[in-house]
Amino acid sequence: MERTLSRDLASKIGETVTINGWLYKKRLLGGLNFITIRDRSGLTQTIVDNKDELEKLRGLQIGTVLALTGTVVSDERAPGGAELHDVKLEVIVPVIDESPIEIDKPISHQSENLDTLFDTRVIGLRNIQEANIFKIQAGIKESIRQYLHDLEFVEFNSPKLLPTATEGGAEVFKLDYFGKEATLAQSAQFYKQIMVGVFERAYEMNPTYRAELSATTRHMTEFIQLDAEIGFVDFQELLEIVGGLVKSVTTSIWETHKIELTKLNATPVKLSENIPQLSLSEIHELYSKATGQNSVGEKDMRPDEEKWICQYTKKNLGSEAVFVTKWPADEMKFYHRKSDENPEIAERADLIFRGVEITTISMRENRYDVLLQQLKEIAGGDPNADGFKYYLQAFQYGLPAHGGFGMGLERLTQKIIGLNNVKEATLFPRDINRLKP
RNA sequence: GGGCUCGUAGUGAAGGGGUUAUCACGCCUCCCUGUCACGGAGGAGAUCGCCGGUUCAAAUCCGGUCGAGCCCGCCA
Repeated sequence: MERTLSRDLASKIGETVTINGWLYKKRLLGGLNFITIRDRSGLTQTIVDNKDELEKLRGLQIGTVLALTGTVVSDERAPGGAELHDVKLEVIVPVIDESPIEIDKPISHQSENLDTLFDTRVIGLRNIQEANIFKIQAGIKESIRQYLHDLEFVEFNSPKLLPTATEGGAEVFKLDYFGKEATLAQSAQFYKQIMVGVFERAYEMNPTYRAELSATTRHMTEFIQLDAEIGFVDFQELLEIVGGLVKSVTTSIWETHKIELTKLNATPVKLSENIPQLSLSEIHELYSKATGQNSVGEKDMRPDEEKWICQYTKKNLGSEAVFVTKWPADEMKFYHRKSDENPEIAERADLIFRGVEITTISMRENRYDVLLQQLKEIAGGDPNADGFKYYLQAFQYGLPAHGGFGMGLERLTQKIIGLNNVKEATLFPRDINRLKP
């Protein structure tokens, strides 16, 4: 018999249908037995009153794959207003081993229990709340693509196996590549700039690898990064595009995934018409004055400061996100562009959202000779090395003023939902201690 | 990498030198016709992370080790 999905049950009152899915919950009351089955569209409650049918489930555990055939009955006592009666039950894949984790109720996300959460991930993801996190994440990706597509960005995929080259900053993973040394891409930086020469506006969303010994709630060794790059822009236009992206995504995800977000106790995102821009030194002053801590003169923001400034802008400027601008040029990467007006400042901004840095934005140095000089002076790089040579060709043969940004997908998901640890927004997290499952 | 904290049935927790290690969920058996964190009765399941020390006696105290979490540095 043709398969019916859980969500379509209420529209088939009186019909005989078959639901295929996983055994989710047994509530056996004796003469009246509720069997809940899960499929991709949700849950269906069925009533098995025939003893022989019920006996087929003896010894079978949550996760057993079933086909349940019965009559759809309208009943306001049933979740969703409809349920299956007079059920015939067929066991398709029996499961006899007890589940390592209960999945019919929310799984503990206490930080002390995250290890169990991830160890049992294969099964735990079947929990509807867990799956909702990743439905939302998929919706966020879709929304990002929609926004960028509307602005005529073209999606590409760049290689993650690279010749050795350090762009400065993050540590890279090295690996043996048929006797040569290769590295795993720590960003799509060079390729997205190269693609400006091809598409003008280009982006990718792909895994990114960082060999940093960071053990925090916001770091992983592998994560998904949105890498976007835009030609023929100036710094303010770039910030408008990023601001528009965050506003568009946080708005549309609440339109498309309101049920999932509400069940996860997420709160709608509050952003002002234009996302506020505050300079790093302004923030240091505000923070130092308000908290008594002294961060004035520091070249980066403290994690606590990132949390504080978002509370400040939410309260005073009506925005849970803020652009941090005017970063010191002596801390910049070699491909960043210095401000024309003030060479002490790099044309860079970080977007802090709900207390965590989710994006770094910068204008790139597109003048070939200046870039060569910065490569040598800042990164100590050899322009003839394979890792830089081909990147530089893009400039040698003409790149316009351009800039771009990198945005961590898991951090964005984490903050939209309100999870404590970025790993909770990651299917199978990879960090300094975890390489499985 | 530095600092702090924590390892007790499958899961989540309580206990904190003394003879049978406590509770909840899950699992097994039975009862139950409107459950939806169903309810009730009974049962199985833990050499208290591992190694060593102190002690008449260690899950408990001490040392080491392994594992985990949080914070910092760094970043998405």
